[in-house]
Amino acid sequence: MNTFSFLALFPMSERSEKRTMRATADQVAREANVSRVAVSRAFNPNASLKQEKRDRILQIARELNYTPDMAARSLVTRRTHLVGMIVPDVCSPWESAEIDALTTALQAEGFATLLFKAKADFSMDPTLLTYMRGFNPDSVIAFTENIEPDVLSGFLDHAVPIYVIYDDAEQFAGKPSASLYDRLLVRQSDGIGQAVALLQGYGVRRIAYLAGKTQSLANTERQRMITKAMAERGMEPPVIVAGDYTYDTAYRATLDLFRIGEGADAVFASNDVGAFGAIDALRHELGLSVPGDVKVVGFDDIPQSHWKSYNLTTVRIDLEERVRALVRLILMRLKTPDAAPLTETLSTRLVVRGTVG
Amino acid sequence: MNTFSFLALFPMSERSEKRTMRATADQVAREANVSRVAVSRAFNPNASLKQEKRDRILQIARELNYTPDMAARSLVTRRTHLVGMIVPDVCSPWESAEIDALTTALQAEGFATLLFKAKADFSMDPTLLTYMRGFNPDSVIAFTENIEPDVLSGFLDHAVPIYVIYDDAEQFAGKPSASLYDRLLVRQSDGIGQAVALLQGYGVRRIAYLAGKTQSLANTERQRMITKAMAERGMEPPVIVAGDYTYDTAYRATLDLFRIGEGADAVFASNDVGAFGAIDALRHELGLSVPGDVKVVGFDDIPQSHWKSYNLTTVRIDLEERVRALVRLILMRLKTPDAAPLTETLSTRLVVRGTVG
DNA sequence: TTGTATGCGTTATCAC
DNA sequence: GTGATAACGCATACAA
Repeated sequence: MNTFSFLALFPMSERSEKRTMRATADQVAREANVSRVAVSRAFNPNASLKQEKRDRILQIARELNYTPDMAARSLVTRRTHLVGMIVPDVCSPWESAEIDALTTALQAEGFATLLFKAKADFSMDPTLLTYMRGFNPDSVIAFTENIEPDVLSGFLDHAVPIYVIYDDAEQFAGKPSASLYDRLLVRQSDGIGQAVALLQGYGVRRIAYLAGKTQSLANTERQRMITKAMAERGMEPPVIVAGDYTYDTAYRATLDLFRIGEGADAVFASNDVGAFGAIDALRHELGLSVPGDVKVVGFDDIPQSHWKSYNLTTVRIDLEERVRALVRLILMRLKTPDAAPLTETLSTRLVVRGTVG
Repeated sequence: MNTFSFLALFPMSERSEKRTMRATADQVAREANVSRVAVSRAFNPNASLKQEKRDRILQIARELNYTPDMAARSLVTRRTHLVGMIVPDVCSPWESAEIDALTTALQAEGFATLLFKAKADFSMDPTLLTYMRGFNPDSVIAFTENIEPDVLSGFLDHAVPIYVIYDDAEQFAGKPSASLYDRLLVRQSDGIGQAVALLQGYGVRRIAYLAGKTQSLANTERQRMITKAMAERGMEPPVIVAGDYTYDTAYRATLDLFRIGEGADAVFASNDVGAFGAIDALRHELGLSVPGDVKVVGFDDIPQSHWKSYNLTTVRIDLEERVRALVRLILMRLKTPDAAPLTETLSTRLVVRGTVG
């Protein structure tokens, strides 16, 4: 798409006369014949200030192109209005969509997103954390799963984790002070149960689970829930195929499964992108029909899943709902740090399209 | 994919004893028996400080979990080490890849990405700019095309734009003070010329250009270059089909082109995602073969383009190269604001896959 | 090489 | 409701 047209810089060079362009509160105060404090109050809705005076100050501020300096403000308020996001792979469809939604929601609440790129292998670079710490984000969202909250908490002062847990809250009771923290419970089993039922309804007996990254908690729980759902329906445990959430790995793994391994009646992928890889391997290299010969189910329901070439039947996680819940938790904890731990719950459901039938 | 596992917050509540956890330069100084300034110097490689002393300070800083406060630092240095990015749609494959690469490259240079979401209709919200201004980013990258650099420059003090221009540098000579600014010249015509030649070689006579957003400069230039390349080869001008870079619009537009309009021998899409929409419409709804009945060419070469369902022949813009050039320009201008304007050039080339043949 | 004094732009505290 | 003053945490100029 190649959309962006230009970049703008702030050289702050000597030639540019700082003080004429960038107005300060003092200048606004002088111009409006009020104290510097009055200007500060004018920009703080809660502060008491005569309405007429506030209006005049705001008007003059606009004329002088004045904006309060967040850095200076944060120095004294101890609030940066920055939310750090640590992401290993911004390009991934699900993650980029989540970044998008989170940024939109947080921006509406007055927070800006501070984006950091983590190593591709999901290892948490201590340097990165130190670097980020310098910016003092009010909150941090980590898109990685192989780091224990306690590790991050140790690096970031006063960090209070929000656990994202899956399906079975009790399972996580053993975690250190688990119940002390806020939690987002994702009921993956809801959609997974529907998917397994649908597959069985179409005569599927052997399901292969195309796994995601092994460190991923979401992945191991998906696998567990699929196995459970199948057992409840009297089916044999799924064949587990190693994967890492990427298209290319899914493609090759599917090839191996059907050429070297014993194949399957259906492939349940740990995410949609993996499902795409499986579908393409089945159709374009193995010469099999989807859903005729093999059924495929994905997980996430990213926008690409409705593209006609795939038209994927998948377990949907409602992104908007998920982000709303997360932002609710963040803001709650930010505003009332001492409130009792809260648990938000998120359901999933099967979206039936064309890869099962 | 649903990867992230938890969030960490900084409540900064009263109960948390700020001063014990968050070490300050003074505390490190006291602990190391040096002055506060020495600590500052220890963290600034250029400052002169006895090596042994620096090591000791750094060691103690590590023990105390001390990191310099960027906000306080920026207050005096006038440098925030923040690069603002204004993006209308983070989920778009090309843009998310570009954000990823830019963030990685800038992070290596000590800059953090400050992400802002613009309105979907690409209109530049003045509130957003004011909001962003408060954070004083050292540089701003805008992923929108319908805003004149001068507008943004007016909002942000001392903003010096970097124009991204296309194919024909002279064409932009008329812009206000165009030659005063740094520029990235993208030679779209290179890859476009190759694509048109290939299409003609396979007997294509009528090409439809599936346009992108009309405000997009890249789009209008692509259209112009395709028309030019076709004229040079004695071909009739392309049929112009309206689009907006999205899959759904491309899908419907292709349907209209072949059902209501007169069809075409080939569809040249303004981006890869649009090409996917065209391919799916042709194959799955119009019952046509690609490349048998209709050839399709895209633009960008996003990762999805090699997915077997599409296997798209496309004009590649080297993302890494593009980002390197941009970062080079940014850093150059940041370090030496008064240097002479620079122009970086970027070529494009055709990647031949399976949708032409 | 090192330390002292000053200032960056803002808000919180306390008077009035 | 309003204004003076003191922080916030750091880097810079200058003096030693």
